[in-house]
Order: sequence, then C-alpha cells, then structure tokens
Amino acid sequence: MPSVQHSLAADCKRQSRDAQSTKLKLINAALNAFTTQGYDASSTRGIENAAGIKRGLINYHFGSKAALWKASADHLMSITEQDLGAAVKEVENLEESQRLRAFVRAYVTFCADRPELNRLMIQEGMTADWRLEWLLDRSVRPWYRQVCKVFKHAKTLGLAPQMDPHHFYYVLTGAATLIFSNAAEAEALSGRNPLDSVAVAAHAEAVADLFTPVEKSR
Amino acid sequence: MPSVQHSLAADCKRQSRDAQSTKLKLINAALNAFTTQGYDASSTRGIENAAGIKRGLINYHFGSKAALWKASADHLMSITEQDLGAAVKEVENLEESQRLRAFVRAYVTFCADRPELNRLMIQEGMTADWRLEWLLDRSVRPWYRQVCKVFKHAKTLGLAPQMDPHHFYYVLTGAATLIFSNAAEAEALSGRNPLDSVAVAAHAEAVADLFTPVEKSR
DNA sequence: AGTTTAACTTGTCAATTGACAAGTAATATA
DNA sequence: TATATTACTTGTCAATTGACAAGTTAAACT
Repeated sequence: MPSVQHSLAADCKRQSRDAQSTKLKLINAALNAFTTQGYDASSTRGIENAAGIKRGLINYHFGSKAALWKASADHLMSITEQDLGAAVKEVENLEESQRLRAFVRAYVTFCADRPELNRLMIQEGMTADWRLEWLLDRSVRPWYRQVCKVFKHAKTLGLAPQMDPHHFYYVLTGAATLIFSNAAEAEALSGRNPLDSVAVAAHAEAVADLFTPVEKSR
Repeated sequence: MPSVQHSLAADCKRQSRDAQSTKLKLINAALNAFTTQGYDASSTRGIENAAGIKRGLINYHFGSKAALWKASADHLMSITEQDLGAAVKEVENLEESQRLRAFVRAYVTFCADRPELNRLMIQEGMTADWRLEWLLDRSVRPWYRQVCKVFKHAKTLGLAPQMDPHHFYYVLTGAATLIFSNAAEAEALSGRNPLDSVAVAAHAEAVADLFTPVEKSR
C-alpha cells in the first residue's frame, strides 16, 4: 500500500514541480499572446492564466516580461530553423527547374503550420525598436539572404520572373502569408477555414503558379 | 489699433475652440496609434498627448475609446473609398487587356500612400471581435466582392492566371501591401525607404507583372 | 450687458499592470 | 534525519489606464 502511494507520488512528481515544463507552458502561452495581441497589449498575468500556472512564475523563471518575450521568440525561431531548414535541404536535391516551385510550396505549407511566425513579424515589423532589432539579428537577415539567393539562382536560369530580389522577398512573403495571418478575416469572407489542409494546398499552388513560368493556356 | 486686435482675435478664434479641428487632430493621432500599436496597446492619454490637446477631450468629443476607434476607422474608410473609388473608375475606361494591370498598379500606389489601411486590417484581421466585424460590414466585404469581380472578368478573358478568386484576393493583397505595412523591417533589410516614390513604382511593376501574362523572355 | 450653451479643464476613482520581496513547500544531498 | 536548494506562492507597491463628474472659460444669442 505505501509502495503504491509512493510510486503514484513519483509519477505525479513532474506535474507541478518541473521547472522545464512550467517554462514551456509559459512560452507557449506567451507566443500565442505576443503574436496575436502584440507585446504591449499582452499582460503577464493574462499569460500566466492562459498557461494555467500561478501568478509570479514569469518573474521567477524569466526575470521580466522582456526576457519572456526573448525566450519565446528564440523558441519559435529554433523551431522555424529546424522545420524550414529541413524543407530547404530537400529542395536542393531536386532538379533545378523544379526548385523554386518546391521552395515556394514548402514555404507556404510551413507558414500555414505555424502562423505565429508571420504574425510575430507583422507585430514587430512596423516599428523600429529593440524587438525588431532582436529579430533581425537572430533570424530575419539570414533568412532574407537565403531567399534572395534561391531566387537569384532561378532568375539567372530564366526560371523566375525578372524582378528585384528585395521586391521578390516581400511579394512572396506577403502572398504566401496574409491569408494565414489574417485567418479570422479570411474565414469570415469565405466561410472556410484557411488553415484547413485542402485550403492550404490550394493556396500553395496558387502562389507557386505565380512565380513559375506559366504552362500556356488551359 | 483696436480693429487690428479685433481681426487678429477673429483669425485666431479657430485655434483652440473649434470642435471640428480638435476632433480631426484626435482622429489623426488615433489612426496612427491604433494602426501601428493596435487597439489595446494604444492609450487614450497617449493619443491625446500626440494630438497636442488636453486630457479628457476624447471622452468629451467621442464618449469613449471604442467610439473614437469607430470614428477613426470610419474616417479612414471614407478616404479609402474616395481615393480608391476614383482610381477604379479610371481603370474602367481602359482597354480590357490593360485593366487588370492598371488596377493592380493603382492599388499598390494607394497602399503606399496610406499604409494605415493595411496596418489596420492586419491589426484587426487576426482576431474575430467587434472591431473586425465592424470593418467587414463597413467596407471589407464590398471591396472583396469588387476585387473578385475584376479578377473573374480578366480570368474569363484569359488575361489573368487560373486561380480561385479568394486566393487571388489574399495573394494580391499580401503581395501588394506587406512591404509597406512592415516598412521598418523592409528599410532595415534593404537600407532604402520602401515608401519612397521610386521604390513604390518598382514594387507596383513587380506585382503587376505577376498577374499579367508574361511578355516572354528578355 | 446679460444669459445660455458649447468647448475645454482638472480632480478623482477603481481596475490593471509589471515588478519585487518575504514567505512556504517539496526535493535533493550529506 | 538534518540541511540546503530549488520551485512555487502570495502580499504589496507605484504607475498607468479608461471613465466620469464638477468645475471654468469663451463664444453665440437676445
């Protein structure tokens, strides 16, 4: 009997006294708040409530709201690098003529999987402050260079439209992401959830078609 | 001498006791705050300070923060309907083969002139609440229908890519606007102001090229 | 000139916010 | 078993926020 109780207690141990799991709950709740409401409109108490933990734990585990933001953004960027990095690697194994198209498709699919990334960039891309600077240094600049590189290569081979890479970056990013960033609006307008897998695939094709030499008339 | 003083006083009269001009100052400051920071992160006191008027006047003239938001959004939408409506009318005078291209160009130019509109849609398009509903009813739905109509017409004539109108709407809107909505980020990445007229024209061409049957190779 | 009304001003309030500090409880270690 | 460390809890604080109410001033009207 005592042994049962003991092992039960051991099983439950990680339930409310595991710093790692508490931190993760906070980071997930924080990402949701920061990316949909923005930094200033998100309250630490609201995040703590959403995470289902007690008041005060943000300051205990992270020290400040700003530090929580950095930890959350860092977490999101790590996931992004992992997921998107793997997709990009696969693209490099393809025949040259299909690379840009596959790249676009992989990017759109990723954006639908993790709309938080684009929401965060939209929240922080409007005003030049410490958060935008942090994001630029941490991951936007490298990603920007990579997109430009892929595009320039395709353009050289005549497999992409003639366009300045900088404009391509924003045309692609905007075209690929707005429908997911503004999912609530898009759903109200169309009556269908844009994050639904069928809708995602259709959107990916639409965006890919734009940048791929058109297969003449139908 | 007294007459001079009198006429001077008459000229200055509208300086600090004209309800219309006070309201307009508030609406402009409010638009700037609401579109860049979002509704919840914008404080009425901050808006009053930015407008250069005294504390309390928002509640005197508008009754509440929510009412100020509605008045500001309504103001922005009226301007939009005027400017964009005029541009669309001009497009209708053009030869059919050029209409979609001219439409896209006019839209991009407008977005650069008034980045507040797209910033507002981004701030409010993520979450389904009373503000999104207000915007949908007031102007998004009509505009959405118009864009779909123009596109369907061009598609029927083979002058636009084969694509669902709903996806076209978000592809066009995203491609056209992100570089202006995220002007701070875009400037940090490229070193050049995306709202500069040369950059705007280049972006308009890039977007228009996407949706216009490509003039083969160069 | 005297009165009314509209425009503005300022004091105050309860609620929320980020932060910190002084606690308590659970677990690991000696 | 005793002790130390880590994880969590709760009380409190000053600052900010949206709202309202009781003022004051300026202009319009009679």
